[in-house]
Amino acid sequence: MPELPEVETIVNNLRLGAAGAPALPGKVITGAQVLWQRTVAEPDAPVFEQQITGQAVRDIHRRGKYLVFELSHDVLLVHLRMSGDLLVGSGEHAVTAHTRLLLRFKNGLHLAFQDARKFGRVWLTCDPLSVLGRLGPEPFDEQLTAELFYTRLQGSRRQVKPLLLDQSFLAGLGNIYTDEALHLAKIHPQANAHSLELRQAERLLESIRCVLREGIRRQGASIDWVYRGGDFQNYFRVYRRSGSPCPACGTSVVRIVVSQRGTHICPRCQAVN
DNA sequence: CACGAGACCTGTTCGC
DNA sequence: TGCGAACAGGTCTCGT
Repeated sequence: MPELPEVETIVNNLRLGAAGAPALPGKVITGAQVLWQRTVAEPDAPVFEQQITGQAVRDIHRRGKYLVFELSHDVLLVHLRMSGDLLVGSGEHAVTAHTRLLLRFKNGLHLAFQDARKFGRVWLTCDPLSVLGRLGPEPFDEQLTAELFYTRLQGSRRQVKPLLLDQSFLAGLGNIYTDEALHLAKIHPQANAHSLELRQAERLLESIRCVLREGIRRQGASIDWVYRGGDFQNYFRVYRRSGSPCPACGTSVVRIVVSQRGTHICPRCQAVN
């Protein structure tokens, strides 16, 4: 479920503390409990529980859609996939119906990995690149110039939407922000990547950065039954707005399917090439 | 190489 | 009201 802005928001809250919860950096993990074995991709759950206990959280940051916890000896990587969330709490009732992993700290403080659909995964490793190594550039990386982005688009024969969703092409976009960015750039999701001109590539990169910045500023989107405070869902241009008017031209937004993902476009602004 | 289908999972919403 | 189908913010693997 979460894309770059939602992950960024969660990281910021865990790093700095939010809503009465303390910041995690500096705290020592006093115990761990794996409630759904497959949530832990590596190592085996019993080893994970034993190995993470006693390690302090040094810092937390984001790479693509991964949360990266720098611990005393290892790195904890968390990918929330479709329905995952990380919640800090204290006292009783730490484990609920959807808790898949629980990390305990002193004084009853805990970090719960909640994940209704069980797609989320965590890794405890001393070699984070073994997991993160294939990720493409960060969208806000200054090294990623419009010219370079254009060249990378030229290098693919794929449709532009599935290419943007490919984390090895660009790290962090998901279904929402891809639809929003393509609409803002006025590019059809099924346009061939290599057919885009330099000006379109420039506009697409700008649009990607624009919608991601907007998402971060609004603390992400909260849709379906997952709510974490963000309100970007109230500002979607096209995502899940079929039948509503395009904010740019008033034409009805249409839902199509592109590489098996629901896709929302304005048929007028995003004409097929 | 690129694409489609299926798998992994559970919960909500939609249509009859 | 009830029930099955469709759908959901992601990614991996397999077959063509």
